[in-house]
Formats: sequence, structure tokens, C-alpha cells
Amino acid sequence: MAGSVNKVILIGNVGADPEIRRTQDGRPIANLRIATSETWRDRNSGERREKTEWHTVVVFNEGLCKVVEQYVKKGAKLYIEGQLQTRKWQDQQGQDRYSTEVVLQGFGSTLTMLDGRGEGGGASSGGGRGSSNNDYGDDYGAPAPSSSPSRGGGGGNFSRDLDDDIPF
Amino acid sequence: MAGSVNKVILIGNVGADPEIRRTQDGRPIANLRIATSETWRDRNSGERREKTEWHTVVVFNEGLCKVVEQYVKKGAKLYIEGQLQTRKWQDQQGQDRYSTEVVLQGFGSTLTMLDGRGEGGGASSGGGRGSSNNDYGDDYGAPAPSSSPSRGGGGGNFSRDLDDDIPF
Amino acid sequence: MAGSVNKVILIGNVGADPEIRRTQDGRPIANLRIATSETWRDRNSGERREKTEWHTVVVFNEGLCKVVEQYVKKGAKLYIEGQLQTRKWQDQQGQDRYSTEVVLQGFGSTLTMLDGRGEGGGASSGGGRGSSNNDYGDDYGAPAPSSSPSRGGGGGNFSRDLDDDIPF
Amino acid sequence: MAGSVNKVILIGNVGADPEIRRTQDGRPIANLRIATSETWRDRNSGERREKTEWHTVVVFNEGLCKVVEQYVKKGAKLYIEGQLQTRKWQDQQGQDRYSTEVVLQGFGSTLTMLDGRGEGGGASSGGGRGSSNNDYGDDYGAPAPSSSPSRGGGGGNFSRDLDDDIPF
DNA sequence: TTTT
DNA sequence: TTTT
Repeated sequence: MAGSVNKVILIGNVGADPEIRRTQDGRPIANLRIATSETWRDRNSGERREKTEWHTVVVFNEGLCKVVEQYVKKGAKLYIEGQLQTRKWQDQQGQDRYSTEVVLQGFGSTLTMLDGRGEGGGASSGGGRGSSNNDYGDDYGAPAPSSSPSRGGGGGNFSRDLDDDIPF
Repeated sequence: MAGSVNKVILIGNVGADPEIRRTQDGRPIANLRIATSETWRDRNSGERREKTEWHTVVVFNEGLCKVVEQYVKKGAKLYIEGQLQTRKWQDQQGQDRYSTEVVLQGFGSTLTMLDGRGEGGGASSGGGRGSSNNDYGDDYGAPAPSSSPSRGGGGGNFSRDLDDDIPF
Repeated sequence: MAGSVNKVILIGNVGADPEIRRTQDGRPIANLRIATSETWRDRNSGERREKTEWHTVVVFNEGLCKVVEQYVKKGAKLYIEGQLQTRKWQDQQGQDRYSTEVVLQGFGSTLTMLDGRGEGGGASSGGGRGSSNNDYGDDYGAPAPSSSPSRGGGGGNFSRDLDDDIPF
Repeated sequence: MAGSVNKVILIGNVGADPEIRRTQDGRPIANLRIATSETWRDRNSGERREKTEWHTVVVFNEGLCKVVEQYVKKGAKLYIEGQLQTRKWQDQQGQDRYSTEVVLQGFGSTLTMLDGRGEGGGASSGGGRGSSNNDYGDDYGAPAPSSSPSRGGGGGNFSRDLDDDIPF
């Protein structure tokens, strides 16, 4: 279906140190639990109330997984941009069950640390090596030129070069 | 600054057929004008009112430019995801002027056609070849199911080369 | 927790005519199923492939429910902005089950029709009466120009009453 | 135009203490300068590079202005959700000039503090009194019930009450 | 300059 | 169960 968008944006805190698993062929997958919450004052009692929502975030991306592994700890505040995905599985009784997760996998998925812990700063799944919308990974060799778009693991440049002289 | 986000999401109609320019080294740049509008009923008179906002969108990405060139015409309804950028220029009197544009260049930038015209359907700046948030590039493997996540390798160029001098 | 964000943005098609239920005290709740999908060309076979994701959207808002009731039909293309919520329930075996839904309830929730069917055009949960991000409620004054900002007064109910017991 | 969206999401730091002006009839308007930036490592030199983008944010909303006035200081990290607006003005030579700003005014506009300074936590422009997606203002009396949607300055409840018994 |  |  052309013309569809599936985007989740979360800012919240990580509930526990992330789990990093590996697939059989060695690729990492990180699982995070992120809490968002809303607070308000009760209309009648005047008491402060809060509701917390927990989100399961699954990171299928080597670069982002590295950032998660190195920098994301319990309590970290993150900005997450991913997609909603519901997967079907079977419980021990053989019944169909569904789990909905926020998946960071494709283009446009991003994970940024908002509390300054770690040096990673941010990362997106664009390059497979922790390149970021905001902060290219330290192991980021070079943005891919337009003319060589698909080097394995290539990243990209995200903004015009300030030092270029670009009259327009 | 780690931990920053600069994102613009627009759904609107294209005001005129796009202009496609080329840099000296041949890379395309597309310019679009997109209208968004709000309507409301006047509180006093009860009349229906409307306010239209016009946005300048600049596409620095070969893949997205191809989509624009082939499919985007005056009147098309688009979903756009880009970044805010303000550039400084000088008018004929030599005075500093500033123009703010929605730039589709970096990671996470997307352009999707919402009215079914053209076959392009959608595209994002991830792959430099019209690959899409919704339409993976030709050399891009399948999206990973939850149980077999995508290889990290798929990168791509996202835009202009940081090191180039690009007069246009 | 101050400083959290929980936002889902979807553009997709409605899979079936919406169901509208009512709470005991008469407030409507609309349920929608919305499909988003991604297409790509298989890296090896070159075949076009597609993956569709289905989302359950729950509208707790009188104004938005009216729009849904009047205008949203099977096949409609919608822009949805809401929140992720997971609720716990018990199956017939008494086991805990969880369902994650995109809830349109609070501030910032929006539903806009993208295919021009119906006159409703758009709506947000801001005003409780089908007012919109793009379409101010009837008792809502004009959007303020930059030089004459809007009165602060315009509020509204955004959803279900916190203090109510709402079985449904 | 039905079906349009105009949304800007920024996470960045405030460049200077905000300016709060007042209209002739006493309503506040806050002006903020917010920096977002991207960093990357230069492909050739390997040097770390950074590009900062400055955004002008204008808050037309009493509740949000109060939050800005009380809590937002130079250096604060904010999450902002607003709209792009370009306004026309004339310079001293009588020439037309245009300025594009991120305006927080209508439903869906939000401002949330991300660095924990201040108690305000967050605020959105929904209620005119600093109600928030995440953190209702302290002077927030009560969420508006669905049955009285438009009390002056009324806000809303943003989530289901945790303590309600809501089987569904 | 779009669209409804 | 949608859509292209």
C-alpha cells in the first residue's frame, strides 16, 4: 500500500538494564522497557495522580544495538523513534498470543540519549554502525557520497557542510 | 549537542509543479511549495474561515528527487518528513536575509504520495534510490520479522556529500 | 515523570467499518482497525514483497467519535495521532492477557481523513465536538495571527472523565 | 483544505532566557531560541564536526507562557511540538520580509522540559493554564468531564484513571 | 501557488 | 480486514 506511515515517538525512561541477545548468525537484538507517564491533579480530591505506560522496544540494528549496549542503562532517558509491530506467538497451551512492540529497525528509526550519559549521544538505524541523526558514531568513517549510495553499512551525511561555500 | 531532534511533518498539497535543478556535479535538488491549511468557524459571525500556510521544501537526495521528478505534480497531496533549516543569503542591497526551509536530506527524511498518483508510492532518503519508508531499495533485503532481524549492512547515502563544494 | 512523550502517528487504511459502542452514561467509543504496509523488492528474487501491519485504534472522544461515525468507512485513508496504551485483561481461562492499542483520547490526539470522503475533513480531540487540528470547533475563535495571539480560554474536554467508572 | 498536517517536533536547548511580551489586552507571548545540532565525523579528516540550527519558537498560550516564564531558562533542554508559520513583515526600507517560526498555539502544541529543572515538568497548550500531556500544571483544577467540554480554560484528562475499575 |  |  503506497502512502502509509507507521511511526512511534517516545520519550521516557528505561526500566531496567537492556537485554542484548544475538541471532544465530550473530546479529544483536536489544530489548528495552521504556516508561512514559502522565501526571495530573485529580479534579475532586486535588491530589496529584500519575499513570505510567510501559513500552517494549526492540532494536534490530547493529549500530543502535551497540549504542544500547554501551550507553543505555536502567534509568536512562531516551528519545525513541520506531514503528509499531505486532507479532503472533503461541503460549504453552498452544494458544495464539499477540505482542505489540516498538521496533527500531528500518530507515527513520532513531534512538537518542537525552540525559547526557555515555558519549554516544545518539544513534539512528541508518547506517548500521551507530550513525545518528544527531551524533555520528565514533566509528563512523565517512558519510557516503551520493554517488556510492550503498556501501555495506554505509551511513550518510545529514546536513550540509558548514564550511562549504554554498551560495544558492 | 547530543540528544537533539529537528523534525517537521507535513501533509499538504503541492502548489506548483516542482522545480528540479542540478548541482555542477549532476546531483538533483528539487524544490516544492506545499500548502497546509486550517479551517474553522468564526466564533462571532459563524462563517467558515481558512488559513493557508505555504512551506518551501527542498529535497537533497537523488532517490527522493527521482520520485519528485516522476510523480509529483501540482496538486499532489504529500506526506513529508524532514528537518527545519534556515539559510542566510544576501539580497541585492547586500543585506542579510534568512530563509527557512523544510529540508529532506538526512536520515529519517521521507516523502510519500498520498493521493495515489504515480506508481512511486513512497520514498525516503535512506537509500538514495527512491527507497522508502514503505518501499525498500532494490538491493535491500526484506524487512526482518521479529525473529530474524535485518542485517546491519543496509546503509546508504542520505544526501549531499559533506566534503563537496556544491554551488547551485 | 516529567518530560515524557508517548505519540503514535499512523497513515493507513481502515480495514472495516468502525464499531461504535457506548458507555453506560452514553459516551461513544469507536474502534478502528487500520492497516499500514511496507513494500520492497526482494534482494535475491527481485520480486515485489509487502508486509502489512494492523493496528487497533480506540477513540475515546465524543467529537472524534462523531467524525468516525459519520465519515469513516471501510477503506478510508486516515491520519491518526494518538498514544500507545497497553491494557490488561483476562481470557476465559483466567489468564492475564495484554492488548496494545493506539488510543485517541488526550491532548494532541487527532484523526484526519486523507481521501476526501465525507465532509468532516479532520478532527482532533481538543474540543470534544469534532474540532480539529485543522478545523476549529464551532465555538472556537479564529487562530490568532502572529500579532494577535489567541485567547487562552479555549480549552475543552479531551476524553473520559478521570473520576468516572466506565464499564464498557 | 481537509486533511492537512503541519507539525514541528524539536528537542534542543534554549539559547537565552526567554522573552515574555504582552499584547495590549494583556495576554502573554513568549519567544524562545532553541538550538538543535548534529555532529558527525568528517570523512576525510576524521575530525568531529557539528552543525547547529537555531529555531525561533513563539508561544501564544497563557498556560505554556506561564511555564516558560517560571521554569525555562537559558540552557534548558526542551521538547517542543508546534506548527510552522511564516509571517510577512516590512523592514525599514519598506521591503517585504518573511520570518518562519515554530508556533505553539493550537491544540496539539506542547512544551515539555527534559532536564528536570523547575517543577512545571511539562505543559501543553490545550487548556490555557499549563495543562500538559505529561504533567498538569499545579493550578490545574480538574480535567474537564466529557459532559462539560468547554469551560473557559478547561483542560482535559489525558488518560484513563488507573484506579477506576474499567473492565473491557 | 494547492486543496476542500 | 485495508490499500496499491
